[in-house]
Amino acid sequence: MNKTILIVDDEEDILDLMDYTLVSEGYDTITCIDTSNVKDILDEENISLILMDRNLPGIEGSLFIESLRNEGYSHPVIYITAKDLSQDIVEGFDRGGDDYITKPFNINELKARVNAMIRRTNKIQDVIKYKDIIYHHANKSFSIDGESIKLTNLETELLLEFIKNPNILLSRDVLLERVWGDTQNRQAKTVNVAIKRLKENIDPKGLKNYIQAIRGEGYIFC
Amino acid sequence: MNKTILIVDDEEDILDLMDYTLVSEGYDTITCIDTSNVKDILDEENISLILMDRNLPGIEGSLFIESLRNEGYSHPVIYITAKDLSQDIVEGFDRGGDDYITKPFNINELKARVNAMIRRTNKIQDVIKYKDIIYHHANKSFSIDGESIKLTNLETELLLEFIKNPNILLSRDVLLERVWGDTQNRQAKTVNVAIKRLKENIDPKGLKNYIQAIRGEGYIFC
DNA sequence: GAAGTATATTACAAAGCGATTACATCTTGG
DNA sequence: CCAAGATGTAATCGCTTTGTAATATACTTC
Repeated sequence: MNKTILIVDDEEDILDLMDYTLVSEGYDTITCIDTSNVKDILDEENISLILMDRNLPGIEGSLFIESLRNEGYSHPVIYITAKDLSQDIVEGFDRGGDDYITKPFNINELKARVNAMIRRTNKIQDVIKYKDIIYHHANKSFSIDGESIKLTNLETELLLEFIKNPNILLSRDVLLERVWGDTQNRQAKTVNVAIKRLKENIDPKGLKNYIQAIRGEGYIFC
Repeated sequence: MNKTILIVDDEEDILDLMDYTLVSEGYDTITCIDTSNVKDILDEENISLILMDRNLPGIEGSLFIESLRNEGYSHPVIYITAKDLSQDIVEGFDRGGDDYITKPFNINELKARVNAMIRRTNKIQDVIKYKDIIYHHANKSFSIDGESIKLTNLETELLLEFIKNPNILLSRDVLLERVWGDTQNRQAKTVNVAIKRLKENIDPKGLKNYIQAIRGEGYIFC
């Protein structure tokens, strides 16, 4: 499914230009000429990024972002604005923006910054790395120290959960929920056995100690 | 624990300026004048952000980032570079950067962009801090003076209760209630032993005197 | 400074928990 | 449809944790 970008600007030609540019980059867009409907849209649509002008009729753009942040909306925001003084820029970031593009902007830079923000915030990663363990999304396989290792489906899911959350304690319940998708029909002890089997495969000699048990709490990957 | 930023630039005055600026913002920094040690540092240190010059001796900065990305390193990257053509900027993003600041840069904009990137990419880790003792919510563990310490479950709960109530007298009954959840089937003396064991773990040499007994009343943490 | 009380320390036993093993059941690929 | 592999469950082992009791030390009051 395409990522949807919400564009807020009251200058119609610029709005059209951004709209056209991003659609041709493969995004879906929703455009607004003021902030009146923005919260409704954020509530109802799955918005991946907001492009926000600052000189808007009614509330100033960065102040609107600040109010969004205060209400708990955490969508990434890029300002697109003519306010180009360094103090304006600092102000924009302080109020909760994530990037800042000054008008007039170069169309290719806009594309690049939008793509970079989407890439980072949606974490479409074809490779995930932690220490000497690398996960290749293409073939759902892990390699350690360059050596490809063979894991079962369950073990792959389990290690993926760990590698995505290094140094974070994961309880048996959380693991059952996220890996097994089921806390009802499975016993917590099932996790013990699965982890033991995973350990055997990623570290047969028991040298590395990737996964540690925290007594009474769960497991931690580091 | 402070976030650590890795800065790579071969111009020493700019390196120093960035270093000074970010340290005074509360970050830890590691500086490099070329890319030769960068991968080792990324493997060994917990780096939250990379600031990367592009005109470096040896490999060009954005090409180096591209090689990092291909190997699975996903650290956020901000370029700080004199290459200010729009095609340069697009190229930098294409090769895996997340933001782009052109030299000469405004120091406040640097701070703002660094803060914004850290804010967005690093889930703020919950910690509770008192003097040199830090509790990390993510892995339910304590560290003292930067050293991580190993506690049992009961000891963790107990120290947590103290660290949440510094300088407040906690009676044995209160502790039994809050830590053990049980005032009926436990003797008050149980607390004595538990505290003795906790003290041994957080202050083996008995130098710090974190927890003091108040005769006939209970214990106080300060 | 002695008696009495409170806390610290030590020792030990019971309970709890994770690791391991064995086995049964379910899946998957040929 | 069978065989091999994957996965869940139950039983057992061994270590860690924790409560209790016994003993030693510290504090308080007279």
